[in-house]
Amino acid sequence: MNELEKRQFEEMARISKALAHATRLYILHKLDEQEYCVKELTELIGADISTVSKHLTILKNAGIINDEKRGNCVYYRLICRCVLEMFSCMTGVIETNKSRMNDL
Amino acid sequence: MNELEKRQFEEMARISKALAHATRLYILHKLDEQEYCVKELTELIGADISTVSKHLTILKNAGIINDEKRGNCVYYRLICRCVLEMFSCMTGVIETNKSRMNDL
DNA sequence: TGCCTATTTGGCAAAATAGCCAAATACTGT
DNA sequence: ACAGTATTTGGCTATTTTGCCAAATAGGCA
Repeated sequence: MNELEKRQFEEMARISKALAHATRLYILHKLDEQEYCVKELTELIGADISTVSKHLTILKNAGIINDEKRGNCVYYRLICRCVLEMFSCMTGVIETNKSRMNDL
Repeated sequence: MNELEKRQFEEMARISKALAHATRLYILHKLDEQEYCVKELTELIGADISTVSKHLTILKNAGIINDEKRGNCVYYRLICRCVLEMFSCMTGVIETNKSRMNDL
């Protein structure tokens, strides 16, 4: 792994780390439907609002979502729906596993 | 997030957590070319062999790679190339970020 | 201004992850 | 059986991540 590769894979790891949490995947899933503010997501998730805010900050810093303040609220949105392709990739892995299980 | 959703997103998180490391992404990248044994990957990566072995175990437990013992060595292989679609997804996010940066 | 709601930040403790070393295990060839 | 190579496992410390609470910040409205 040379220096260039190292930088490239670390940059990709920044993205994949941001995705490495069930709550954050769920947030992306919801944001695919429509934008939501922190309060609304908090109710959907059922965790402390500060926890949700921190999850959102992680996704934002990874460049996956962005936010817009309107009045009292901060609304979050997907920047690029390409993240969601990863959902089908993950589902693909899971399904492959299940069918392998059945083969045993 | 109801119970079913919770289980689904936690299962996906199992996969995404396995990908959330530069070294493991690099391993997958190499395994896409050909199979490699632990020793060979260790040399490519430049870490302790026990560290590499543990990374491989994580990927294996996530159902992303499998192994085959031949003689003295254990060879690892991708189970399903669908993981690699995630590379292009991540690259997509990175590129989107870069062009957003340029727009500022 | 003062109060209310929404959000972020700081701080902390618990849990999870990473990476090394040393020891254990497994296979090869003598 | 023994020596040598490859791999995994156990144990340890250091680092990172998580999630809560409390406090700080910001906007809306009376």
